[in-house]
Amino acid sequence: MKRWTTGEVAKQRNISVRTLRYYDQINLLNPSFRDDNGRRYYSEDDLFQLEKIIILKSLSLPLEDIRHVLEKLSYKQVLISHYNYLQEQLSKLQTSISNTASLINIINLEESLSWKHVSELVQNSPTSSKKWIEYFREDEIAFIQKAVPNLSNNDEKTQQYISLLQRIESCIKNNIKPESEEGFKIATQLIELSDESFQGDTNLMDKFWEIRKQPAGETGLYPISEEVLDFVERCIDNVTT
Amino acid sequence: MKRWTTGEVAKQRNISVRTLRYYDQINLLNPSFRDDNGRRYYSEDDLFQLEKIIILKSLSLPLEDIRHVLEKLSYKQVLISHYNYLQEQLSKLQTSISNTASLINIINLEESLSWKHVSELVQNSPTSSKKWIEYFREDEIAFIQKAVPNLSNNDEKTQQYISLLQRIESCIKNNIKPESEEGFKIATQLIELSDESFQGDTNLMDKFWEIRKQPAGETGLYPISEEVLDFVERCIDNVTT
DNA sequence: GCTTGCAGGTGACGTAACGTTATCTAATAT
DNA sequence: ATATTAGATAACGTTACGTCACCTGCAAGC
Repeated sequence: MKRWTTGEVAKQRNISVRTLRYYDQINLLNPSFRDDNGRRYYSEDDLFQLEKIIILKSLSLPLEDIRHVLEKLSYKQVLISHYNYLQEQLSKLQTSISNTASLINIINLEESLSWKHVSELVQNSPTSSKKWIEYFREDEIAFIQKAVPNLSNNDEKTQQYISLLQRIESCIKNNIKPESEEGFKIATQLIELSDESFQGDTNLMDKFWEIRKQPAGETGLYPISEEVLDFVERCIDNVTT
Repeated sequence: MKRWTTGEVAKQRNISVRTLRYYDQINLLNPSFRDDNGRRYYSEDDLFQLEKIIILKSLSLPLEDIRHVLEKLSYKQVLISHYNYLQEQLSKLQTSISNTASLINIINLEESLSWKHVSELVQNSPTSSKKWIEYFREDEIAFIQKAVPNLSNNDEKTQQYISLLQRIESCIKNNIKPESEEGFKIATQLIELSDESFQGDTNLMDKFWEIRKQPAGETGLYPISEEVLDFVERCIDNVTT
């Protein structure tokens, strides 16, 4: 009967020698043989057991629960409650991801963290209750949530909106007019993006932009300054007329 | 200037007193005042700092990184690499969830863990390479992956398929024929389910069932025994003719 | 005056699953 | 004879607190 040392098993199953020794220590997997020098030797059965452990680890199951499953101690219950636990983790993680994306996008827009804006936008905070929702019908809300970028996303469109906002801010800072060359470019790109987002539904688009112009406190949306909104309006007017 | 004790802050911000003491200990948030007895008193500024910490915690950001962000030490880089880290966690978690669902469904089908089936189905294992994919066109694959239940899901349809399989096994065990009352019920439910899954595309449905009949080793799908497949065919024949 | 209770405090240990030293030993290769 | 390799043990470090055990100061009730 063939036997394998720790190093061999580790290489073969792509885990560390330390891990094998640890599993021995907590009696999750004791090698069948030990020689006089204390060296561990794993049998074929041991390897099979290890494979089960590795499969169960791929469920992110804690070692203690793995032991229960292997010993067939109410393993169905263990797995079901583990499944529920994982679902909880998933929703936490999704919140973390969207909050992180929001923060990164805000930083891109502000160059330094404005905690007022952050706490308004991060879900966690009590002030963020997505008030803009009140202005739309249910089907419109579903559409906007899917199609229109939002700071908690990290997709291409969101990044394009952010870059346009940055360019506008830069124009304002450097006193470049909305009627200039750059203003023209910004307007055309903005129109294109907006068209893509709303997929041609100009009614909805107009409605959204109207609401966008209201004070941020009323809508719960990321605050865009008067100046920027003004710039947008003027450069778009300039292109469409 | 109002000051708050640990207990008051803890209640107000819904964290534990221990947490506040810990943040003091690691110098993440030191209260501005300490009285002669060592009691901590938090100022308004301290509370604001705490709010920032709580927001950053909602990103699942480690405390050490929170410190960096608060001290403005390359916070943008920190957040971006954290975002990438979270995305990795997300994909791991999703694997764990689908593997866990597979295991639970297999247990429901087998009453005791058959490690052969498990290791065939859990992604991690090298044998599972989704060979059934080879039999279909790309659009068909996309459709099947969305609409047709798969052991790594936990939706209603999957559960219904599993319960039907269990009923069939029970019929076979108890020598109940496919032409019986129960066989008739099973067949009608199976047809209904199948119709829902394939949304009326009977061509694709037939193709899928043909492939389902092949040995599991060829397809990489969960193995359904000859007996069960035979039962299915006979009871459906009985209903449709 | 004494007890009781409460709200605060300081250690110190426990957690999960190993990674990472540091140090030792036995066997093999040069 | 010596250098390298592969094995072993022991012990600390990691994260963000929870959970004791034990101590203090202060107010209320007896």
